[in-house]
Amino acid sequence: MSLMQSTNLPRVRFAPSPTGYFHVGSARTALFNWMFARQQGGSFILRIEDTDTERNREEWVTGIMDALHWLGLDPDEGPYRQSERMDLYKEAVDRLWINGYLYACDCTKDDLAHRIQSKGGGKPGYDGYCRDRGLEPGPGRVLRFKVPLEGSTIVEDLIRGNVEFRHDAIEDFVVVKSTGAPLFILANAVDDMDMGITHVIRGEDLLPSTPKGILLWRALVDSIGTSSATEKRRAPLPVFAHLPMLVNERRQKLSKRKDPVAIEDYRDKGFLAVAMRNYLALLGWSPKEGPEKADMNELVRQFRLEDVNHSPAFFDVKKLAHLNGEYIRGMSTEEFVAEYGTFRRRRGGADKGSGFDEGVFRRVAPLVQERVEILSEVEGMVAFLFSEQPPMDAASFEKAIQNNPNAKEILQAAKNGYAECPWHAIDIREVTVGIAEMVGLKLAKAQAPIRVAVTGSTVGLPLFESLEVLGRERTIARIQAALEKLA
RNA sequence: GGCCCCAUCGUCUAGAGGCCGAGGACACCACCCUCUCAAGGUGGAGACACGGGUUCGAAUCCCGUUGGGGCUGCCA
Repeated sequence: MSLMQSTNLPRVRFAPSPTGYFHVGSARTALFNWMFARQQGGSFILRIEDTDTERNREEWVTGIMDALHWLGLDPDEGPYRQSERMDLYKEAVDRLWINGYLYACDCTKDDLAHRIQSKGGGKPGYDGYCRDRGLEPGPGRVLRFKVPLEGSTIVEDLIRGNVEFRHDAIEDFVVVKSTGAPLFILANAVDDMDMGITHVIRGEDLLPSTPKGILLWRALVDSIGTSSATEKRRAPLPVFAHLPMLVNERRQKLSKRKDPVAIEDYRDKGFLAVAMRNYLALLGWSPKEGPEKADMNELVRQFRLEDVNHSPAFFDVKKLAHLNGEYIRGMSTEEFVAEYGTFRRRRGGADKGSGFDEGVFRRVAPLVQERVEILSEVEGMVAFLFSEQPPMDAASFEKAIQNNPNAKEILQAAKNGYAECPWHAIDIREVTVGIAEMVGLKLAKAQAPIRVAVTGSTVGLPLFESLEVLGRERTIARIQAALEKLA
């Protein structure tokens, strides 16, 4: 066994159950599997756990593939679909049955509830009623695993150490539904063995089911018997590593209903894949050397499963956003323009006749880059460039123009001054500085009415560069419009 | 209820007995820079849950308490 492990490269699998969106927790699990595989030179395998027919939808699988691709975590193998491997599970079940590891059970939920109640409460879980009834398998009957009455199973976890589970606390769990369909716990073990999985890296929520998986694994190995598949006979148990959960501000497992968990939503809000990946790597782990913002090669180099934390981590969008901003600022203008372009197209905003012009955008892009954290903030910042009149913020207009005693004089002077000066930011600035002196205000104060008249808001990109890009005509027209509105 | 996991600043973490009068990052506050807003720079506030041990010495090891979380489906 040690020989097998030392000569074979690690094989890890990411085994999501399709749900229609890609959960950030799943993304983190996929990432840690991927990082481990990359670092060890092993294989990262994608397996779709869709034994439950409710979860068997092709577009959901596509969604998983797309999300993984976006994150740069393309699998080396797969996707394998459990729904296409039913024969394998049937065969395994037959072997387990023949070797006496299973028994049929026709108890209903009500039966069990009544028995437990008449016994005066007690522990939940199946009570083993059918264990020795000798029922044959058939419609309406599930197949349960005979958990040993005594002893215990120890889960050797790379992150948590040894965790012991007493057998008397493990119920005889169902392995095959009454419809004949296998349950995930069974398919999981069969597949891990069949695929030669060496390391099972997954969420901590799966830890309690792990002893069941181990029991099943051993029974499976034993059931192969003397007939064939000698290479599988000694199939070594994979190494387990249970990752800490991702939680919300209330310290609870991230839930679909209450928390923003869909990776696709983050993507559509303008979070970059590199930032998301980097941030996810920091949840439950961190590089010992160097900054937290690091490229994947560096993170992979330093990654150690043994160093993963034990405690749950809060998914902090603020920190994600900050990291995202750092990545945005770190891009070249060309990269940023391209990135924003694909973002707009994905959003379907490219066609709206919004007047968006990439050439114009490119000119202000460096200024924008420094001021946004996520791509969705860009639009509001540059909107004034792509419409006839700026989207006017009422509060800004009131404050900087309506209720500003100097506004009329400043706007008037600007209208005149801008009509004649050379149209470059520095020249426009110079004229504006002159206006400030004239009215006896600091430039900061004096520029406000102009900014609002032209861009529609008191806050925004540097004004003079904005005016240069906007153009003389439109600038003056807007100032004129503001003057008229003021009158 | 039962079983299991976890416990360092508000948050993510560094820390594997003395290097810790606990370091970094996000957020927060102040100042500097500045045409607004940012970015950037400087500084600040801010944590070893509690109680027992072990030890010359504990954030680091052990036990307990408390607190939080997960699982407890013919879902995964």
